[in-house]
Amino acid sequence: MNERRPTIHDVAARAGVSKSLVSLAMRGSPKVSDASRAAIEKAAAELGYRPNATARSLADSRSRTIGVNMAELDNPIFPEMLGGAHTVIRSRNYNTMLVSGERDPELETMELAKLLEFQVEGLILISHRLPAETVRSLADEVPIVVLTLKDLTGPGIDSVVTDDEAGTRMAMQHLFNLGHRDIAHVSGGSLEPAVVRERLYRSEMQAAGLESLTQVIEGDLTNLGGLEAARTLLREGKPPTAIFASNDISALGVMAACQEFGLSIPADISIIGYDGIALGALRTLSLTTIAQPLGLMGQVAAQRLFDRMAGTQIDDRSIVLEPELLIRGTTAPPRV
Amino acid sequence: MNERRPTIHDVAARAGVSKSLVSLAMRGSPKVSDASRAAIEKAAAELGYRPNATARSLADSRSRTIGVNMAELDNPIFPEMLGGAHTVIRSRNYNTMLVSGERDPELETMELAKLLEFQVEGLILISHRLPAETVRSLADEVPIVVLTLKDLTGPGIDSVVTDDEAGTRMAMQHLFNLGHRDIAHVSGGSLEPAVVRERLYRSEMQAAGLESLTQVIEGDLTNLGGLEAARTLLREGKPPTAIFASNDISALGVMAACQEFGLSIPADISIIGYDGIALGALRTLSLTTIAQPLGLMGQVAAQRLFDRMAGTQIDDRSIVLEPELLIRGTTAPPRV
DNA sequence: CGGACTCCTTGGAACGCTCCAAAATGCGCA
DNA sequence: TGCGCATTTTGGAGCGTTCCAAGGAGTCCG
Repeated sequence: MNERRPTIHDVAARAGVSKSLVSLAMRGSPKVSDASRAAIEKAAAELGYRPNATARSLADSRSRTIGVNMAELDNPIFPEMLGGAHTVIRSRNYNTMLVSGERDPELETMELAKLLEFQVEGLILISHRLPAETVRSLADEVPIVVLTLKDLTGPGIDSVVTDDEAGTRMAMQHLFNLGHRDIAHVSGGSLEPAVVRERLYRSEMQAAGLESLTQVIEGDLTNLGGLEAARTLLREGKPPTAIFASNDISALGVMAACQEFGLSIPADISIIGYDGIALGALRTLSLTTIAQPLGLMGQVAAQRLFDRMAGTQIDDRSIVLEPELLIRGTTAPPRV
Repeated sequence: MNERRPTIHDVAARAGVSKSLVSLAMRGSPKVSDASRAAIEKAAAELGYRPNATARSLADSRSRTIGVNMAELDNPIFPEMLGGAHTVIRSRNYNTMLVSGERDPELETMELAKLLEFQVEGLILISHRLPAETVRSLADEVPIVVLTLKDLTGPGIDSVVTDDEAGTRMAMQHLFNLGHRDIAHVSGGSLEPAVVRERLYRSEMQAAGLESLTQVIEGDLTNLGGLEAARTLLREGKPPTAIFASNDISALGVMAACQEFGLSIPADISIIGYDGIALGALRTLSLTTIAQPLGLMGQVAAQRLFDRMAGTQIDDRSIVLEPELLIRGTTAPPRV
C-alpha cells in the first residue's frame, strides 16, 4: 500500500500552479484556461490523485451522502426498495451510507446517530422501530423520509406508503369474486401496515355480512410465523376456503402448512399474500398477491428527500402509491 | 431544521473549558478530571452536540468506514453475506458504506472510486465484474477482500470462498448414491464459481464413466435463465433423471420448467441446487442444495479485512470454507 | 519554603479541501 | 503606449476535529 496519498498541493506543485486553481479544475470550473487544465489533469493522472471527499465535505459542509436505515435484511421487500432509492441517490451523485437496526430500537438509535455524525444530508428509514419522538428529534437535524409507515408526522418528515386499505380491499374483493366466503387472515403483529390490513380484513368481512366467519390467527410477517399460524388454524378442524396473509413471506409459510395438511393449492384452498416480492413470481410458487411498487417506493422516497433538501419549503406529507392485484396461481374458486 | 450545529467550541465555551479538553472528554480520555467531564457532558447535552465525524476523519486520517460493493441486489445470497459482514463491521465500531455496481463494470469502477474518495479503510467486494488489473490497482490504495471469487491474487488482496470443487462433488455423489446416472447440468456463465461447478460436473461424470450422458445447458444464474435452460432441455426428448443447477435461484427456475412439463419432483426428476439460500428451506420449495455458509463468509471477510488493516503484515490468501449438503425434498432415487 | 512530581489543561498547528477578495495577466482600442 | 475590462490565477482564512508541546496547579517531601 502507498505511503501518503497525493493531495491537491502535490498536484499543484507538479503542474506549476496554485492549489486553488487545481481545486477549480478538479471541479470542472469554466474559469480555468485550457492550458492550465491540461497541465493539471496530466499532473493529477501521473500522481494518481484522488480528491479527498472528507476534506471536501468539511470545507463546504456538504457530505453528499444519504443515510439509509434498513430495519431488516431478511425480508426481500427491503432490498427491493433500497435498490430503487439507490438508483436515484446515485443519479444525483450522492453516496449511500447503509446501516441496519435489525429490529432493535436501541441499536437502531445508535446507528442513526452514527449517520448523523457523518453529516448525512438526509435520512431514509426503510421501516423502523423507533419511538415517534426519537424520529421527530432526528428530523430536527436532517430531513427524513419514512418508508412503509405513515403514522408518523412532524416537521421535516415525509412518508411513502402504498394504500393498504385499497390493497386489502382488492385482495378481499378478489376472493369474494371467486366465490369465497370462509376466509381467514394470518395477521402480522403491531406494525402499522399489518394493523391496517387486519382492520380492513375485518371490515370487509363485516361489510359482506360474513362476521361469523371472520377468523384471525396471529402471525409476525415471517415465513415461520406464517407456517405456524396456518398450522394452528388447520389443526382446528374444517379449514377455510381461502387465507389472506398479511405479507408474502408469511403467505409462503402458509402455503407450506397447507401442503403439510394435504391440501392442494388452489384446488382445496386459495391463498393470497401482500407485497409483490419478486420471488412470488417464481413459477414454482406463483403466489397471488397485492403488489406494492417496491422499487418505485424507494425511488419516490429518494426523490422526495432531494426535493426537501433543495430547501424550498415543502409541506410534510405522506405520498400514497397504488397497489395492484397480481392474480397468479394460488387463488381459484372454492370447491363446491 | 436547525441553523448551525453546535461544535466543540460551543461546548467548550459553555462548559468554560478549552476545546482540547472537550475533545479529550468526548473520547473518554482518563486524563480529564471528574469535574470537567461533568461540566462538559452537561454542556454537550444541553446543546445537543454531536461530534462531526467528517472533521474527525480529516484530523486523524481515519474514516472508520468500510466500503462494500454488492454486485447484485437480486440474488438473496448477497444480502445474506452482507448481513454477516455488517455485524462484524459494526462490532468494531466502524461504518458500512454500500454501493452497487449492478453488473456493470464501468458503473462499478465509478462507485468504487467514490468509496476511495471517502477514504474508506478497507473494501469488501461481494462478487464483482472488474478486470483483475483494476482490482489490483485499487488494492494498492486500500486492503481488499473479495467474496466468492478467488481467481484474483495480488498484494493486499484476500478472498473468501467455499470449496466449490468439494461442493460439486458432494452434489454429484449424492445423486450417484441415489442411483442417478443420467444427470444434466444447468450452467451459470463465465464467472468463476459457475465455471468451477461446470468443470467438476464434467469430471465427476467422466470419473463415473458417464461421459456419454454428460449434458450441459447454458444458464445464467438467474431464475429465468434456469427456467429457459430447463425448457430447452426438456423439449429435446427424454428428460434426464436428475438436474444439477449451478445455483439455487436457477434451480427454482428449473423446478418450474419441470412442473410445466408435467414432471413431478422428485418422483420423476430430481433437482439439486447450490448456495443454500434461506428461501430454499421453505416447505413449499424444499430444495436440496449444497449450502455455503453465507453469513459466515461475510463475517470472515470482514474479520480478515480488519486483521489486514491492523497492519501486521499478513500473507495474501484465499480463505476456503466448507460447503454442506442439505438433503431436502427435491431429490430421490430415480424411477426404475 | 523551594523543588520535583503528578495531574490537568491549554493554545496553536495540522488534516485537505473550498471560498473569497484581490492580484496578475491579456486584450482591444484610442 | 496606456487604459479599462474581462479572464485567470492566487494566497489566506476557515471548516471541526485531533495531536502535541508546553503551561498551570496541586501535592509531597526534604
